Amino acid sequence: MTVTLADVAARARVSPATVSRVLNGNYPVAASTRERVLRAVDDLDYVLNGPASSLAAATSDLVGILVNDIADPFFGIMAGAAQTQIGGPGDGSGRAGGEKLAVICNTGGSPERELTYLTLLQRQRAAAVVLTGGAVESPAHQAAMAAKLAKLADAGTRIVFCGRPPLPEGDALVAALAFDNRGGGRRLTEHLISLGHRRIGYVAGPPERTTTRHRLEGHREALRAAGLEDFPAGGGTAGGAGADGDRLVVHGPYDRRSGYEATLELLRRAPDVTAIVAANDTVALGACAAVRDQGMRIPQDISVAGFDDLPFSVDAVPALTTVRLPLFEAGARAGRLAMGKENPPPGGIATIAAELMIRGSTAAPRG
Amino acid sequence: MTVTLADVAARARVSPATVSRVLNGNYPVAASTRERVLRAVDDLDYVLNGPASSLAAATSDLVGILVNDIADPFFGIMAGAAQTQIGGPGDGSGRAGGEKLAVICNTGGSPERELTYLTLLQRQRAAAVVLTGGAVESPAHQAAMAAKLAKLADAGTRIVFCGRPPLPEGDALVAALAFDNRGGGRRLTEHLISLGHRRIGYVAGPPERTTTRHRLEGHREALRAAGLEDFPAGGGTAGGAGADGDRLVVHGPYDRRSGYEATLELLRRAPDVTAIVAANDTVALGACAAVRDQGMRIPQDISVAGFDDLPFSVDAVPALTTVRLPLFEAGARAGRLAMGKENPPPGGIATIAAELMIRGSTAAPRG
DNA sequence: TCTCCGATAGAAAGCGCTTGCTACGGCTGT
DNA sequence: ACAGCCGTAGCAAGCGCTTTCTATCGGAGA
Repeated sequence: MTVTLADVAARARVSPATVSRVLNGNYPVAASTRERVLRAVDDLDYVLNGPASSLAAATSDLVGILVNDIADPFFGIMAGAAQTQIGGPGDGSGRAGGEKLAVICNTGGSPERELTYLTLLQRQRAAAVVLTGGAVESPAHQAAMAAKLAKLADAGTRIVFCGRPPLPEGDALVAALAFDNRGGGRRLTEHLISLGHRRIGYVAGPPERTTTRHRLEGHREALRAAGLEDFPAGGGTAGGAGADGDRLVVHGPYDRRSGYEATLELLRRAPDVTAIVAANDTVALGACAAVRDQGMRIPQDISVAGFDDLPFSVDAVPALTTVRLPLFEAGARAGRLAMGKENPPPGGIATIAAELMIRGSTAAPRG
Repeated sequence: MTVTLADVAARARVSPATVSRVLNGNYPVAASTRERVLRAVDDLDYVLNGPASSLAAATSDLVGILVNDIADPFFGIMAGAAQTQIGGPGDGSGRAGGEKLAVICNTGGSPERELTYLTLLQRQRAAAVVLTGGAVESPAHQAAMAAKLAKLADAGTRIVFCGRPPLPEGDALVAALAFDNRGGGRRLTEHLISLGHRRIGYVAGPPERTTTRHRLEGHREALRAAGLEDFPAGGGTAGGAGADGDRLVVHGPYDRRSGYEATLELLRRAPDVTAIVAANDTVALGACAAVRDQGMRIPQDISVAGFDDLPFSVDAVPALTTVRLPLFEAGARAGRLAMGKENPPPGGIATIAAELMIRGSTAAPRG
């Protein structure tokens, strides 16, 4: 019923081995033979059996891309960019070669699903895996991830981190592209401080994520440098769990609603804040809505800033001051690394710069 | 080196067949044996070899989700929703059963890539394929798609359309969930007309896409019903190619930039337009920017409307009047259909209603 | 007590492809 | 004219799993 290699071989009057070699193109085959085989493939409308091929060759052409939330353009942009360097044709060669299947796996931010997808990918003998976005910092999960990744790595799967810090014990088994979240966060808050803001609210992401912690650390660095720390207790770098002494920081998920509610909470706790920094642009949009619903104007009454510089941020009114992350470029580079088209950065890890984008949503506080 | 079924069997002192049966759980195995096997699996950290399994069983646990542009939340939301119904655990069962690998494939809107991905999926013997978003209307491509899908279908792959009209020759081999783009477009324009607008510009998507055509047709229906058609030549339903007689319609890609530029063009062509309808919300954002850059206010000087009701639309200033499509619900339903968890709608096709969302970006034209 | 049957477990035959090794011509070198 | 090679093609042995068919064991029914 279904056409197999043997059928093609028969029609082309060659052995199956020859057909296989024509299709994989890594063995000398006479031009005339090749042509005959190719015609047979066409005539029969033959499609290679992937599982059989992967089984025999002990590798597959699957590349997995793990994302926290595919409905969020932050991940969509990176994943799409990575896929341009991996998937199907369009990357030059028509037939053989780069025909990998890039697959995007949506973990929903759940550590368990992350692990499950990794197992599924391991099961498929994936050629590479790209992990995007921040990681969860629970030691148990980190250990499980390290173990899983080590296993994948020595099964020959290439591992690339994109916008994610390398694992603590991260041996040289991965290439990592990390965003400078800390630096970006610092510069953003410095900007606000230089504008004259002294009471700055912060709507943070979920406390257990590296991204949240790094951005928040940058914010605090800037505050500290300006002598503006307002949180009493020790805390410091450690958990980043927003010790309750820190009244100007509210944690929540990376979504609009959290931005809205956290901002209301912030305004209640400290009606004198003159600026609000959001964990990312989506959260910032929610913050803007809350500020407006309270009858205040942006930026005259209160400044608002975001992070990421997603496409819609420039269209907010007023346009959002934010920190630009080169998501597309990073994703594409991660894709290339996954394909082995590009050499890993020295030391296996590269930090990607974040650029401050000053726009209309921030201004000096009312005198 | 890598652990195989046989290793597990040896350790559990049973035959490979038994291990396989325990893992697949569709054959009676004594509880004590099962437990012994499971322990061995654990001890050895065994991971099934997917390709081998798929080869032997002639099916795989891959489900493909094709999208036009994963960086666009329109697709991200649907794909993510579908994946919740398909991927990994979290859907109840811990171990066996629904452990499918949902993979998202980004076609970039290119017909060739769409076909290539389908071939790749066919090669992997995918269990199901979900196609989202509008299709390209070229007859050649339609035919190629129909042929490919037919082949997939009789290889046992389940096919689901989501937000995509069924193929012309679409036999009962697919379940289709189609958005009521025409109806939504019609109601949106009716709303504008009822507000008093008479000169309405339209920034359409790429002419060759079904989505573009349907939305535009809805728009024209409304105009016609109100006696406002302004395009001279016949045209009508056919190509939808924006016959050049139609000066109030400009086509372009579904992105912000196109919205910006097309709006400028529209304003140049017809400075007296009082409203602009965009192909979708992203385009609408660009349109808003253009309107503002021309020194006009929304909605006082000109009304703007979008389509889709993406999450950021409510946060635009003023909030965008648009047509809400239940993307998440549709995606989830498509996922369920792909998994065979839900019965296909009668006739294989269901039309999903679009709801008009009237917000601040539209108002009566200045008297 | 003997036969028959249900419940389990094992043996073994592939699934369709890749690839190391062998085989076969025709050339080149001497 | 003969040995030795290079360039090609074929053989056959798996890759790790699923599944059909068969074997075995312990009762239940007669």
